[in-house]
Amino acid sequence: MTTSNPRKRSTSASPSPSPPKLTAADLPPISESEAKVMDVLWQTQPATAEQIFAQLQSSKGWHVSTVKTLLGRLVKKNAIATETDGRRFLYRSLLSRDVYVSLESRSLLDRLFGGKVAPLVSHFAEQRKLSKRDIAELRRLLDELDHD
Amino acid sequence: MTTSNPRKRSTSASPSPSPPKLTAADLPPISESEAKVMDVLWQTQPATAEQIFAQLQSSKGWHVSTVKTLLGRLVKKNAIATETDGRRFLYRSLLSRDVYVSLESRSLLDRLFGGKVAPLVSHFAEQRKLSKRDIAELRRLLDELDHD
DNA sequence: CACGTACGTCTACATCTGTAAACTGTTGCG
DNA sequence: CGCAACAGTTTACAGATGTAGACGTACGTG
Repeated sequence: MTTSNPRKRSTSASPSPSPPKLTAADLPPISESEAKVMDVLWQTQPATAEQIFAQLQSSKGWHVSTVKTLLGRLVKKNAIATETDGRRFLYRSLLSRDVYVSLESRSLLDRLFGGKVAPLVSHFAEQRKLSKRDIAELRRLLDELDHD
Repeated sequence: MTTSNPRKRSTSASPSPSPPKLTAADLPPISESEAKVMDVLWQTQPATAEQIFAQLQSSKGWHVSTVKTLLGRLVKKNAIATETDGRRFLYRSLLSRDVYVSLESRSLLDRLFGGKVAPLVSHFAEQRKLSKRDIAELRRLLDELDHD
């Protein structure tokens, strides 16, 4: 590694007093499959592996083991936490969907649109992926923003 | 594979007569590093490995071999093609940046915003990632769209 | 109290990614 | 004409990912 390197791990201890629900900005990347698990969790906050499995079983056809592995990896990545509920675990997300979405969106924006939102929207416009309702919605949004 | 499975490979021979510049919609996924190579290519269409390397060397600090490997993989993935230029190769992209951007954007949109653009923009708005210029730009865009 | 059962963990394994060294064939130069 | 330089191809290898079976352990039950 000579010059620059993305996805670096900042091992330095941040002296800031933020111990609670880590809003982590650079935690290990969540893979796509893992994200699917997070999706379930985000919908049904504390959930048992069984419940999560049920969801993914029907939507993705995954085996129980698969789900458990993913849960394990997510725990290791600090994206979710477990609280004991008798004999089983209750999984709860530490990484909020909002933060995740932000990270992913920001990443795409930076990688493909020079970090600017307008070009992104422009792109969708060119692709004719914007319906009239989309346009109306967007205009409403912009108006709202002006009121701030 | 029981139920659904994204990213499937359509090995079936398509009887359609589209041999030129494949606008391929489901070619093997391009990795992030590979995308960096594509970036260079998209800027400087036909380029030698040496030229590409030069770019990536300064921006990413990669070794020549690394770049060559990436080029090789991209060729294998049919994302780029080579045309012989004397002793060396000239690499040219088959996958256009536009198509790539579309695929990536669409993917994000579907994965995180239910396929709707408005929520995406809304998200950026909430994150206060929209500058006044962004907003103005967007409004201009919307106006343009109305004129169609 | 022995056991099956339920649930989490460990192990497995093929493929993909990031990175790069080793190898090979070709060609220009001395 | 032989060899160094060059450019593409192979091989390498660790870590991530997708997927899942094997294993270990605690617990309720007969």
